[in-house]
Amino acid sequence: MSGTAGMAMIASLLGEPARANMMAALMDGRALTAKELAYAAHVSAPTASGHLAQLTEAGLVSVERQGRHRYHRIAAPLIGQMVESIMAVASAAPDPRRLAWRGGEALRNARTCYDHLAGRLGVAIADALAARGDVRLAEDGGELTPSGQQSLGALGIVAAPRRGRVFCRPCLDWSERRPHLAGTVGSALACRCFELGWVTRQRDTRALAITEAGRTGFSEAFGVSLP
Amino acid sequence: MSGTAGMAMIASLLGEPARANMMAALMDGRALTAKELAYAAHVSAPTASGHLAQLTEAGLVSVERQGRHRYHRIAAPLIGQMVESIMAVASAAPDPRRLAWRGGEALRNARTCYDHLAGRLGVAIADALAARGDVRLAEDGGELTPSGQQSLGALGIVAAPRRGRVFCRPCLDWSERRPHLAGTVGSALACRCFELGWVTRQRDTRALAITEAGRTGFSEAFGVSLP
DNA sequence: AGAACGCTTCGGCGTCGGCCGAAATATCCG
DNA sequence: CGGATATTTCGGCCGACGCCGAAGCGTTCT
Repeated sequence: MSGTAGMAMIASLLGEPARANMMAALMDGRALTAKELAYAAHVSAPTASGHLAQLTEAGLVSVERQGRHRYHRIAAPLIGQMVESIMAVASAAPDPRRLAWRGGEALRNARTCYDHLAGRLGVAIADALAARGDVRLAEDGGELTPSGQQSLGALGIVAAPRRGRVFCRPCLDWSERRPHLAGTVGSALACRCFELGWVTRQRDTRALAITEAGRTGFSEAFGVSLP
Repeated sequence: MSGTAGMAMIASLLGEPARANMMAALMDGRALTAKELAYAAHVSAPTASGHLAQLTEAGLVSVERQGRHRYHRIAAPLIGQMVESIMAVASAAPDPRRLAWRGGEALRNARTCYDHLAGRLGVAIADALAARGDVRLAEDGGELTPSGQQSLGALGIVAAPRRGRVFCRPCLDWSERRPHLAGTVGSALACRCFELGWVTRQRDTRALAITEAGRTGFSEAFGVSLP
């Protein structure tokens, strides 16, 4: 088997709409049950089970048994980055159909990307942090400045470097086509926003709802105002 | 069409061994004819033509007519990065079959990756440059230091920042599992190595042969010695 | 224990898409 | 203008794979 055969195998797993839906649903970093994934992929439970077996065997998702539930999650950050890179290409592709979306507006506004904030909200926050010198984001890397540590610390965000995870990096937002904040810092920021009740998850979608508190909070903390 | 459908479409294109082979063959940044790609993919010319039409329509490859030849190349760096990220996952996947390779040894030793050097050679050079402080490579970005500019300049390498291209970044090597040098700097370095005759391309593969001059040159310039 | 629930396996159906050879176009060369 | 080469189109074959319902297995709840 040559290297390209491995590539084809991985890509073909993601090349099936049902499996692509599942991976996309897992991109927010949560662990989901087979049934939830079946629903997300619009297929029956048996079909989903078969797909999950394939994804698991290939090492793209890992499962964790808890009683009669089986929780599935993306197996490694590298996998998430791959999915993200494919989405970036897909959204940039000259396919006219991509313009017509079901529920795309909510997703474009605010959503999770693996475990950080994306969409207009994510990009706006990244812009705000960059503008005031709290982070420096290049196309290919980033860093959290001392002033940024202070600013985020004031919000109760402690981003400690972790082994095996990039600390601070840009992630190309597939809807906005501009970077938002990823890595440990992005994850900690998103996590804190959930804690503060600024954003809440919604059923069956990665779209996020910005709460009243969130509107106030994002405006005061970052000068960001979104619907 | 939701975002995931776009992902599935792109991924399914790469999920077919023939097309994956073609994309992999194009990963060295060269432009190849349909016939060459047919050979690389081990399919007949008609089959290759069909695949190329799909890849082109999806915007993954761009074609350039020159007389009776049609040169195909990867349409954008973003595409190359996507392919690279899939390869990285594929090579990390727990698939026992990946261990048995046809001609893998040569590829592992030295090859091109899009338009820069990869494999043991690429990683060793990146290590050497990093060790002497010529470049700084983080997991998520990199920079060329003044001393690096001088070192590379002495070899006749002028890496000028270019719009729309990352200047200096690490690229996860899918065989070594460690970063090699990419971006404008990596490209200029590879280009100069070809000019100096230190490495030569080989037919029908992305593997590179290190010449006698190359052995001397790499050893003197970077302290790197490879077969 | 019995029922409910989550998940997987099995069997069969249907379709999608890759593959090739032959023939049709297009382009270059002499 | 022929002949050679590169590439595409066409037609038909066939295997691979996704999909579902029904049934089987294991866990939890009452």
